Amino acid sequence: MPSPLPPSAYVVLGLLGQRSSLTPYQLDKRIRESIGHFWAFPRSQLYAEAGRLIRRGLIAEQRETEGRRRRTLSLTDAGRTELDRWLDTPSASSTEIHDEGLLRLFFLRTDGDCTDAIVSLATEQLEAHRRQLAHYQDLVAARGLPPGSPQRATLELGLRMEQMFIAFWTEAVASPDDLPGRD
Amino acid sequence: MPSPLPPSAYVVLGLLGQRSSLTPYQLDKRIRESIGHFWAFPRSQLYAEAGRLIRRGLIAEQRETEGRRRRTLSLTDAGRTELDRWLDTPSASSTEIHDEGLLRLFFLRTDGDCTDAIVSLATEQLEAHRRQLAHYQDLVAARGLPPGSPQRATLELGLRMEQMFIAFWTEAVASPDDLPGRD
DNA sequence: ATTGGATGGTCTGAAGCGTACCGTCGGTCG
DNA sequence: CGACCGACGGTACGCTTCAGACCATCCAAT
Repeated sequence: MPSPLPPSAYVVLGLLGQRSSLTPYQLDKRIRESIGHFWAFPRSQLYAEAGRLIRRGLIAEQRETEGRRRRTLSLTDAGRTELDRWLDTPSASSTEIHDEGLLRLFFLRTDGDCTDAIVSLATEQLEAHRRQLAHYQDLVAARGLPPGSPQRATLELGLRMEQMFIAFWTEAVASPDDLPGRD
Repeated sequence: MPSPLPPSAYVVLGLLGQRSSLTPYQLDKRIRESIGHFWAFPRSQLYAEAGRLIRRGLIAEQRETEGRRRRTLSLTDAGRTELDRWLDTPSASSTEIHDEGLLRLFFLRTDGDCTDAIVSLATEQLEAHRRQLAHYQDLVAARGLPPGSPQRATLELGLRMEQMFIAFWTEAVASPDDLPGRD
């Protein structure tokens, strides 16, 4: 392991670990339908990451020469080793939560009456998070994700996250002069 | 508003909106002690962002010519306008949650017994989140953040976030064969 | 036969981010 | 007093991240 790999590298390795061989396009699709909900990995990045991993010898590429010139990726032994190593190495970095609504709340002027502003922010955020919650619920219902699978659990965390945001903003709407956090 | 500004731009504008004039260094300090807990804005980025905002005419810089050559930043009228506009524009982007532990969970092989792996991941994550929770609690206690202020509310969301993660990983430790999400 | 959508890939420019590095200032301790 | 140390204040560089536009292929339905 030359230098610690960025998260997107492990996304590629991880997905290849699940099904032996995939094209970057398929990686993209799978990601958009799963972890992509909380952590965006743009398509172009996957192609770039694949290139880097090939150079490091962690994945192998088999490429069509004609037609669509598909790149089919698969783990090498070194890649499998690195993936396994990562999977049971305690993570160094802490959780990042990027939420623009939260940022706006933080910067709302506290002096005088920003009450209206807080109520309208909270109302808007509430609606957005309710929509997202409904979307996750649809996903759970639509796909036959086996209960207890990591994939299902990940989605479950998304559900909880949304429920938490909803609770937070609900309290903010209810008592804008006394925002969540009395104690 | 030429093109939509990135979040870091609003962080700079927002902080300057709170106290009329600050150096990038002071921005950095304030951020590290508040929103920096969930959303890292590295120091170098603040200097870069300040440069961009000056070029756009949203902030003004007054610079010492000798000694430490401090850059003192303040909002221009255009900057104040842009900040106010942003503060009551519904946010377009959705919440991003970057958590390496979650990523690892997602990629744990579901076949056979990954039970041990899940338990050790969950245990490790539990400890990390408990530590972070304790840290937030210290902050609330230490600082005299007025209850009901947006700053306090933001920290409160951090507390809830950690509590939610703790609940999630606790369940994972308790029943690794049946991860959170039975229903 | 055309057209349009799903598939598959590339490129570019800007922003994000870590980290190492360099200078200045104010104290304090020998 | 003066050397030093830690807080201040800023810069530079290199990589990663990311959005978006762009291009080409295949297939199926009209």
